[in-house]
Amino acid sequence: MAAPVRNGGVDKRRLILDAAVTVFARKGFHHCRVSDVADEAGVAYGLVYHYFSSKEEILNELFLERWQIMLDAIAAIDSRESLAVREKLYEVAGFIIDSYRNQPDLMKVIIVEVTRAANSFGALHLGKIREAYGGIAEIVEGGRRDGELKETISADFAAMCFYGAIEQLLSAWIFDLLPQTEAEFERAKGLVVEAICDGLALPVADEPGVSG
Amino acid sequence: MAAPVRNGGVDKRRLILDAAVTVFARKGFHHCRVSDVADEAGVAYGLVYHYFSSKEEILNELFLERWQIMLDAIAAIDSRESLAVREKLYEVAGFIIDSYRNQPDLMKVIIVEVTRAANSFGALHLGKIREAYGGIAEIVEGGRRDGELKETISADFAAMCFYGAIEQLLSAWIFDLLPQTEAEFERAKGLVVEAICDGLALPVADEPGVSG
DNA sequence: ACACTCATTGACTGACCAGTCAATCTGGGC
DNA sequence: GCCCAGATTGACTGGTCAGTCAATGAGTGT
Repeated sequence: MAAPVRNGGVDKRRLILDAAVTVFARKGFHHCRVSDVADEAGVAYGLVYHYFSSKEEILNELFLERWQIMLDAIAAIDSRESLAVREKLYEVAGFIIDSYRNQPDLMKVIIVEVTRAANSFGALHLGKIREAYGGIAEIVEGGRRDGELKETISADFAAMCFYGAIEQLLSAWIFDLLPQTEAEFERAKGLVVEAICDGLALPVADEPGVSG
Repeated sequence: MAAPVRNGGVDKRRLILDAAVTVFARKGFHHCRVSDVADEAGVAYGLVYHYFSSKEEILNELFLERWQIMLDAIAAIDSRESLAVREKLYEVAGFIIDSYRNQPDLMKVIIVEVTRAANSFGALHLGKIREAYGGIAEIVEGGRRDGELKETISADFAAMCFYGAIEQLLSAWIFDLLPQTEAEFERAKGLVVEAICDGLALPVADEPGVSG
């Protein structure tokens, strides 16, 4: 169970996982060879198969490891009863955006190779992805119970819109369609929540605010 | 230019494209062989290379063909000046959703293999995808000019949320996370517009509606 | 110092498959 | 009937690469 660190304190398995992130992010999962990963890790080809049964298992591992952290985070956020729905959603958006900020390569791999390619792989991933939907839907559901959100849009549908907006945001960063600065990251957290909670329409005002 | 229909009125090129849609949708672009496409089309292996220079060119063709139709549709919708923003957005959502309803395999291939995998391929696709963003942003921009939408969220960001919600919706159908019935398709058109325009939050009421 | 276990190595194999090409067919023009 | 252009065929090739494996190294217990 514990990492088999016989070497000078170096966990080769971890080394391989990290190298895989770099290589998968750079060349794409399908367009890189296992030898690329081994080279990047500074490790012999065969060692990759000592720790993993296949190339795909490396990707699975990366995904499951990180995704579980996110699922736990979402659950933890939902359980903080002092938070209003908007605040919970802000925390979720913030967590995901910060994940990208701190580990852009890893998130790129997860989004591009797993989340956005869920057909290629087994139901394993789809189930996990569905769990994320579900976690967000729970938060929305709570907001409806507390009378903070309206009932015309189902929690599932709302969760889908929210998650979709965030995934699109990350994709736009990944594909360099949007600028990636610290300020943009922070601003995006608030914007995505505002867009989803309040919408794009102008609030109806009593006085038609036309001046000068 | 014109289809070279020497055969008994059968355009083999079209036949191959249609077969590719079926096969790509069923097994995924990366997991199918060119021979699968040829077999599905009832055509010899080599003929595929008579009409297309590579497997990837088939995918390009499918994408560009369909995507251009959508770009044109978005532009056409935007130019209908009698429509309010919400109506324009409804039309756009409707167009995309109907595309999926009428040609689910083709849309699945485009979304899963191209749109959601834009890294693997050239800037060609990214440019086209960006154009779609831009078209929607134009519509939003118009809405802001007419005082129908607020200014706190940029048109680009708004377009991203809108497009993201729709793509997530299609993905959910594609991966069977949501039921696919005629009624659901119709309902989704309105819901996605409501979610994006009005948001999830309850409209603020003067009386704090606490009863019971 | 010996034996045992597990880590590590990298050359090799077997399968797969995109793309080629020379041969054959087909139908129209003359 | 003959010729040509383009359509059609499918066996073959060349390269790629995931995964195997037999050999070697390195740490640990006795």
